[in-house]
Amino acid sequence: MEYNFGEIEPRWQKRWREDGVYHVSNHSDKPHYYVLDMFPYPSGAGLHVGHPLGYIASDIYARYKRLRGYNVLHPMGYDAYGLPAEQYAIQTGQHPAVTTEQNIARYREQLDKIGFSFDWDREVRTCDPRYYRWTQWTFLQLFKHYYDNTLQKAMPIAKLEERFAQQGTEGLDASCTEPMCFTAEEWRAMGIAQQQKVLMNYRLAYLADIPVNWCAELGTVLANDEVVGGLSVRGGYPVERKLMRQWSLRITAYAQRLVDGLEQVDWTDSLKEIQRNWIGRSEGAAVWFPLDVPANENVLPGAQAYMPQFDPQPVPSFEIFTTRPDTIFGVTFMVLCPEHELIDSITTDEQRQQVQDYVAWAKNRSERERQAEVKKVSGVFTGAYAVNPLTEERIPIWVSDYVLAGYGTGAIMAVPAHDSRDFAFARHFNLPIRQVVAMEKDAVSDPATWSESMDAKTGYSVNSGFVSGMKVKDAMAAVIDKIEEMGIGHRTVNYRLRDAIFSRQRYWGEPFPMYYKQVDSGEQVATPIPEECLPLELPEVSEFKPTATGEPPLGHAKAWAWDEQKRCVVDKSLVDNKTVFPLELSTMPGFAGSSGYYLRYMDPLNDKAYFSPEAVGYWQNVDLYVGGAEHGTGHLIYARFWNKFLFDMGMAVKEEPFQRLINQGMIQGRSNFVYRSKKDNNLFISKGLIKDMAEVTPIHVDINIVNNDVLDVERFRQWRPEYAEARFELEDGRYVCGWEIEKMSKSMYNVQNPDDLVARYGADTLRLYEMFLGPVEQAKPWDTNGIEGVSRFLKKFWKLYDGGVTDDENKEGLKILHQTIKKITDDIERFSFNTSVSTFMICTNRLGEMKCNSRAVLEPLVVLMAPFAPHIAEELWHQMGHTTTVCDAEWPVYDPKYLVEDMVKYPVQFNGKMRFTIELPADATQADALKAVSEAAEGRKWMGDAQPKKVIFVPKKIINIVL
RNA sequence: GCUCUGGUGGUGGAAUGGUAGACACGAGGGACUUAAAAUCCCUUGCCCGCAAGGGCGUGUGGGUUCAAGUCCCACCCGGAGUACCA
Repeated sequence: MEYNFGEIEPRWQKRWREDGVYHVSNHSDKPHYYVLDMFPYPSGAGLHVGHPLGYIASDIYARYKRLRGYNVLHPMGYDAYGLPAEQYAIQTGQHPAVTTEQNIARYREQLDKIGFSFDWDREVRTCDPRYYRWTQWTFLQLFKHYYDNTLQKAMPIAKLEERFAQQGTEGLDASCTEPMCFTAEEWRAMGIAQQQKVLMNYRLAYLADIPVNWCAELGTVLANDEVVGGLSVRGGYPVERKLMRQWSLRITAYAQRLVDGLEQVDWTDSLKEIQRNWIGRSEGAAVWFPLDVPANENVLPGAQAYMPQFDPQPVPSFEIFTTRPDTIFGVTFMVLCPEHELIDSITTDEQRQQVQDYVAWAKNRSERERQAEVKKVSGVFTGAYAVNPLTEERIPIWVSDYVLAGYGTGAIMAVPAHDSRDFAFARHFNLPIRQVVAMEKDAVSDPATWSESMDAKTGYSVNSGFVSGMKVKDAMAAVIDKIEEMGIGHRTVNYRLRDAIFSRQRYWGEPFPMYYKQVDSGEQVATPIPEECLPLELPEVSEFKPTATGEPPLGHAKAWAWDEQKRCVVDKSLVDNKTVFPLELSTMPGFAGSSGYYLRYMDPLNDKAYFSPEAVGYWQNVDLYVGGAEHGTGHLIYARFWNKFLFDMGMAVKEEPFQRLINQGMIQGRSNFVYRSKKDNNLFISKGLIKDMAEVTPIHVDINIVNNDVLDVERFRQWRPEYAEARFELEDGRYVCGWEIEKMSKSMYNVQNPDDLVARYGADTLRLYEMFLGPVEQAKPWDTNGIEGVSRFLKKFWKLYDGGVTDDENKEGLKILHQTIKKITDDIERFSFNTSVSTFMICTNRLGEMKCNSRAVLEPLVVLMAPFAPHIAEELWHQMGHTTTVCDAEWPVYDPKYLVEDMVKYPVQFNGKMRFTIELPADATQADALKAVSEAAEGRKWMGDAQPKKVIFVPKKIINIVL
């Protein structure tokens, strides 16, 4: 019988679905294992061959774990909220829910054809109210909690209120936006609105004014990459930097735990490194520099905020952050960021105009421009001076935008000799440069002769008072100790990580379950709707664009106000600010829904809770997560934060959500080209015949009409009617195309759709081929040139079973089988699926050669194949007389008795060769080695008549024998 | 700039420090066939040689080792992340 995948595959897919073969229960005596894929955004283009790569790998692993006796959770769903559907809606008026539904249906159809073992009963969609109810719920919990740095834990905001009422901010160490200081009496004296404002400063989800790129013409906030030269990329409208009220998540509160948690997870070093860099922890010191102002002038706006709390002496000063406290003797100037609030009060009258001009200029510069002109040095002197607390020198204070407002305190001590940016600034403005670190204690030179600064944290301190001669590391510690002793600073840690802006002026996202309640003072207070009223469903709107007044699209919704008494959404016209209030108009960003979806899969139908304690108690966390590394600084940070918060709440049972993580590499496109002669527009020259590339124009050609780089000329004529009459200069009767690796995209005609390949070769071939392409983690171009080989292999594999199986003994076959079991098992654990496929090919060829049809060999082999090629395995399993599914078979166990035993220490290489090592005494000779080999050979029946082909003898008691 | 990755035939890629190039594609030759497709067999890193055989080979240069694609040092090239983060 022929191997007819077209008949076998749909038949088994149907059976599996009808019998619920992949349904997973939360109750089992078996050990649990959770294999998760990053769920896709269902785009209009459908799946291309890059998407299933990771899904196939994880499916193999999930099936393997199941065969090894685990209860495996392997779910799938859709990240269904997102921009493309909304943009499509703006253009066509088609509701995003409709497009999303269609795209999901298409994705599902494509996924089903590949034969995955997903439990579709657990599907989640982020746009489903039954799901986003819990996204909103989590947001409310974030709103209702603050982060206690002493306990290193999120705590209910009610505890904070209690504390304020009893002792004010006394002894409080909590994450906040602005440091605050007040007494219990002051707290009690505040009005409701004022108290809420204070609490907002501590909440983990908070509303704050944040600078954004605002484009009035487009009526929306733009990301930095959507703005060039102060104009919007689309339309070229002016963009301004504007402070806007935005919801943010205080993810920075978790910065240290996000760093620490990386120690506990089994991720690649490179991904951990990406996260560490993103969080950007740096240790250093905060130091207060006093201002050099007349003694009586101690009231300076801006300066007060920087007074050391523990220093009663009323000297106006400001705080800087440095990672190099050891270089404090080399400070020759100070720099404030243009946004610094001290600038106004310290600038001298002579400098005032210049400073104001500079600040205004810097303010109007877009983030983009600023980043593009990093090399250009700019700045201005304020006329004011600070005092170096250790040397008591007067130091000029400058303003420059190379100091960023968002990092540290927005002020630095500049040490031009040992910081390249300070160095460039000093050179540009002719400021002094003083060496305070040298590679050797006496290696001091004139910095005027330097071409660059010495930034390395190695060597010795020089010209540095009491730390001179110390190693840099010791000097750092000594300076910090001194500063702490003097009460003018302390050790501290800074992070590069910023809080996550959580508002989007978009329609197609989760609505915030918040309304704006007017209090007696007339101020609006952000107020959560009651938890039991969730979900707050996304309202219908007349238009998906922003409103004429610049409100987000939800401004078009009629029914979008909250009635406190009826506890429901009512028409906007009923807003009276007494019992009916306006609802929030922004929606949540894409990462909101994807931050906790893995937990919902554990208990997807629960309508009482996000997930039950029993479900999470059973599954714990994700054992294996497969997805792209491009999410390293986005989703994977947010999800870890989300999980840690739920852990603090006592809901998640593991602090880290994803124990092991595999990054599948991107599949790039492989474009094909034809070459048109520049002299003759109707002449195409085969690649090998081109003498000079300058004579031809390469033109993209659809990869679907090219086979192994050979062009199907007839189909080309049909595809491009304008070339119907074109002539082709052929080599060996064929037109050979050129190729190049590019992004997979429609415009380059290099998109490969998996359905076409499934129709042509079958799902099992596609699965094996995607694995055979190369290591899962590696980025690689898609290329169908080798798929024939895999297809041929499956036909041969089928043929092994074609005559039926017998109960014959086959010692040689068992040997091959057990080699295969060992290799495949090792490969799967290492996620090395490309070598697994090779192993199957070798095994099949060898069993085919010996015409092995022994059941004892062929039956376990089918089980080995089941994770990789489930359809053909299932079919053969049943043909061998089984009535249960191969998914519930038992993974065969490697038995070394069929290979090498006792004194012989393997590895055995499975290439039709064997190599093993025999240990000999240290003083053994070549003759001893040969003797040992023949003894070993004699004692081994499994060696048969084989004689060693080559014996490599080396001193030190080891010989290698090659058979 | 910094961090992380990788560099092996015509191609994709194999090699717990132990025969480098498994397996597959492509290419060349052959069998079967009226013919083609399909299938099967042989050859295929480079150089010298009719051959047996010999020499050279994992980006470059050093080193450790009986033995290095693999470990160490320096450099060159590609890919990714990040970027006035003090």
